[in-house]
Amino acid sequence: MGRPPCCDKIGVKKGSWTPEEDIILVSYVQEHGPGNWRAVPATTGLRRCSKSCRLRWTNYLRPGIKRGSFTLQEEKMIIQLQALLGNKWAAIASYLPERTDNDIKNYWNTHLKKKLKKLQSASVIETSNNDSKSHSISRGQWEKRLQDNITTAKQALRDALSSENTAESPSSAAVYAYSTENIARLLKNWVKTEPNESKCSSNVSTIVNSVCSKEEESTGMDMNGAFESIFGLESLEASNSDEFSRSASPLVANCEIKQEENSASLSVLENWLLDFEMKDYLTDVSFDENLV
DNA sequence: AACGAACTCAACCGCCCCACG
DNA sequence: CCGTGGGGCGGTTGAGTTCGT
Repeated sequence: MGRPPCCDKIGVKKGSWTPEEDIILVSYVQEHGPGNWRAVPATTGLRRCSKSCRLRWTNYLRPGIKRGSFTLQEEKMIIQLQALLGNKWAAIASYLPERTDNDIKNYWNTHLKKKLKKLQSASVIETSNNDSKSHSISRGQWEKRLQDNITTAKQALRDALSSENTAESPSSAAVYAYSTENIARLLKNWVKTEPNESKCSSNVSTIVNSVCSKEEESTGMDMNGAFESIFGLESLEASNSDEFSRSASPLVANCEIKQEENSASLSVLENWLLDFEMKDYLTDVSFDENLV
């Protein structure tokens, strides 16, 4: 019964990948390109399942993967896309080209679910305080707007991707360079884990922490309160999204300093996501069975 | 310092989709 | 049209790490 396993389980190695295996895999992809994963173990001698090879490449070795903390802007995009698409992590990841579906899925499960639960409980309190004015637009109006926004976003994504393809289609050498960077990072960690090693997330963390602590100083909020304020819960009170964008923009701008150039071409889409009033999702759509 | 709890995230599992013969 | 196989995806696991007591 059922399908046979994708590869012969006997002799197939499992568990963490070693740098040597990574190098072999990257060399294979450099030579043959990604795809035909079934041929990888046979060709390279890697004692790994073809699926494992594909996963290792797409989630870790593939060029252009950004690691480290998610920015607030990325968090917002994930939350809004999750509300829009559900747990379609691959689809969500397509809007965040530097992040893998696995990363997004993990981040959602470990961070955002909890944060949204907090937001949810806060919004319930808020709603009970202002129950008569909680829904500013009707569902029909909201759906129409949603449809328009999806169309706009799709067009923006098409434009962004087509310009990337024409302007920046990387040569295989460039692809390999990206991958060797990944491996170099791996090797560095593998040979010796340096104390006080600077991590790529440190800048973002510093910014978030400083903003949160400033918020805390000025308002007397705790960290969660500060986060919720930055994150947009205040938009529950503020009547337009511009106010939210203003409150978040200095942080977002700082977080984006080191982002790669191609992210600029996605700005239209990102703006759409930022402009999309989260309030409506929070109250109308997102807090239901998806979050529990 | 030691220990257990909680958290993180890379990797695996199994189902589904789709191209192809 | 149907069966098969490869690739893709979402859910889950578990080893390693961090945190709290």
